[in-house]
Amino acid sequence: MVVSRYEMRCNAISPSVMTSQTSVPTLDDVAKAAGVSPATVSRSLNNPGLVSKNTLEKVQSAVEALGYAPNFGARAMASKRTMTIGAIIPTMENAIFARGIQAFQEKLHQHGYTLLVASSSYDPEIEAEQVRALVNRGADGILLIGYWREEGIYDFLKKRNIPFLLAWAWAANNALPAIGFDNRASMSRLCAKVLEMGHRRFAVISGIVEGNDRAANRLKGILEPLKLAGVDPDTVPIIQTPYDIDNGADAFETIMKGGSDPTVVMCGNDVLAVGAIQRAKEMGLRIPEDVSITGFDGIELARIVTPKLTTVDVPHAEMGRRAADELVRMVETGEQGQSVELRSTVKLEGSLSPRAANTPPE
Amino acid sequence: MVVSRYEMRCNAISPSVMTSQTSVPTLDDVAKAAGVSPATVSRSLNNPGLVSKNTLEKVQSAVEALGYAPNFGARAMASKRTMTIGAIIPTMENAIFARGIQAFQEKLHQHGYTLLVASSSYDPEIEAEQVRALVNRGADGILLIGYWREEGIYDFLKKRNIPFLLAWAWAANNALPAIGFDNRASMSRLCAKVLEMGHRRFAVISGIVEGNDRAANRLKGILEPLKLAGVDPDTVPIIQTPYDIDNGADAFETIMKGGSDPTVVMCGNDVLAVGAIQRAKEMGLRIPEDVSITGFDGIELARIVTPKLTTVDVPHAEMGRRAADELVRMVETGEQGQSVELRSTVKLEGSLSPRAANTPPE
DNA sequence: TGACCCAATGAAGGCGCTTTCATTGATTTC
DNA sequence: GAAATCAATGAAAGCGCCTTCATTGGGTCA
Repeated sequence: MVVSRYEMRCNAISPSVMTSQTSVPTLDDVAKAAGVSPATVSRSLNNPGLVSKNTLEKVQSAVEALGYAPNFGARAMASKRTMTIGAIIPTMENAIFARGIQAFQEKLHQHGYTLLVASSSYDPEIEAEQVRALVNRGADGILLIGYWREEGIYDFLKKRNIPFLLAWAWAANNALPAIGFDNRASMSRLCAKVLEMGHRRFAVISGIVEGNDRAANRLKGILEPLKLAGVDPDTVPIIQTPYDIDNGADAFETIMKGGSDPTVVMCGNDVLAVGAIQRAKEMGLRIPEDVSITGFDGIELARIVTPKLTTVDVPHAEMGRRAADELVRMVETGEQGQSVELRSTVKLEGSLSPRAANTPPE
Repeated sequence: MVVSRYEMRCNAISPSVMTSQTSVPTLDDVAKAAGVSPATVSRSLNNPGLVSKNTLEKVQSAVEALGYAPNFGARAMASKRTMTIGAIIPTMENAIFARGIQAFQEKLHQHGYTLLVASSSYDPEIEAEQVRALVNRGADGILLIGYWREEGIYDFLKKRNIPFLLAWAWAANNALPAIGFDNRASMSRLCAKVLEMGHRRFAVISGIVEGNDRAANRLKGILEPLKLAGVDPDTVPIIQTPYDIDNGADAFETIMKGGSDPTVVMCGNDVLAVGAIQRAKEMGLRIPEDVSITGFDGIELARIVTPKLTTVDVPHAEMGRRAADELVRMVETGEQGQSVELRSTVKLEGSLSPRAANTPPE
């Protein structure tokens, strides 16, 4: 942290005159400049061990002098490798994947790989298209979010022999390599806490379950424990809506006006939950006195809202790093991917309180 | 919004057996399958107008049958175009750029371009490296954030004749094409409001100004009006710290314990401001009664915190869309980029109140 | 009907790089 | 001291696609 008074450079940058279109230096140019063959230049760059010290220096200074940088397309075509990993995430708009992907990319960078990110807007067709685009761009490996998608995508990847890894989800007994957490079990642990606190009148604001295993499993993770606790799932109002603050708010209002008078609204993720809290305030409802609210993900928003959101904390950064390590390993060794289950933790905060504080016993 | 009870498919996907490594179909394969020359296939794909209807159909069904997709590297090498735009943003970790980049990419997609995003962690050297990486990958155009960077980057881009556009900043009298807003003027407008409200004891939590024109100009945008209003900038505590909630919190605490007893803390962006609000609460200070806080950016966080953050709203999505349109235009016409200044709006919320409510007059 | 033009297609070169194979001295081995 | 080995380098063949140039077989025009 820098403490300073008012002082700063103001190096306005003047646009230099358009330089004439000198052609981009190629490996052959470097070879000529260094007085060696193109093959030797290539080796100097990719396998310096095979080149004599003397030659290496000549090449290096030629590279410097010309400002040479290898052409990616040509290299990819000739070597069949791109040092590129592709990732397709459902959205970049909210923070759900931001931290994990950032960590993923940093780790990848350490391994010498470049990350290409594409987003699918939760649309399976766009996702399929993006997978193809990334593969055609020569991605050496692909990171995908969750399990459910067109079977064709998996076939395509396997046929092309492109290693892929799933993240943000983990399920026992699923052979696809995944690094993530058990959405169902995690949500169940949270739900158990809520039940422990005496809540019996539930409502749920879920993400869209269709085509989204994480959302589906989180919903299951709520409804199963309820059933076991003797709460009939069919009496629980459930709204499915895309992950977005305003949708969470609208869903909350719909539920609260629906007459079921829940003591707790469990949300499929933090974004929805934060929306719910906002709307609750606007409606003059007190959280958690009038109704408790829970989330899932443990993003920054959760600790910013008032009251702080009870949620399930997920180790996003660790997940990103481990996914990077594993995917690189798969790419470089050609071995099968190993699944890893990461632990999530229920984080109790002010948005959830024992039912006693909510409503008088019936 | 979908309202439903407990019902969901659970299509667990069984991993099919590893398919044997059939080689990837090439354009030549398609040509043979369709009984035409490779040139005709190429034309069918890129210039269908030059091919007879009959031939076109044969080619298309061959493409379908083989599941052919053109190899990106080969295409790039032969055609010198990639339909790819690169963007380098300082960070993906917080929401500052998320919405704008998302809009940028959606618009790009409409134009048929793919976006490659890289992040620099606010490090000029990494940024330079990323620019080179994207250019070597054949990016047809580059989006950069703000004005300040190594002169060499601009030279490189101009020498390579790669169109580039700046965003998230706009400054009069700067010839570099930029689509954004005037950080200094915007902040000055906010500062004027604060002065109007009677505040005279200021403190500032700024982003790191070194190498960051947006941060520098925002700081200027605070200090200049202060000077005009007779407040000596040298008496204003200023802390520079990287954009991060916790840094904002720490800086706030440092300032409040510094003895200058400010009535308002103006922050370089919303992330810092939200951190400040959080810490204020932890310290038992009331916002805005004990001290007012302002931000900049208008990200989601700003409307989630309690009280809501007074900030400068920036049209992120519009900026992203217009940048996409302009950059594509530059790429396709080869014309010079046009700068556009977008309007930001000061958004007054609960985190700022007239000074009367803060402290008794001196 | 002959000279021309045009639409449709094929042949072939080349984009910039990697990699196998061959070559050349120099060094080692028996 | 001759044979075998090895390190260092060069020559050349692609990788998959686009694009220029050439070719063909109708139509068009006078």
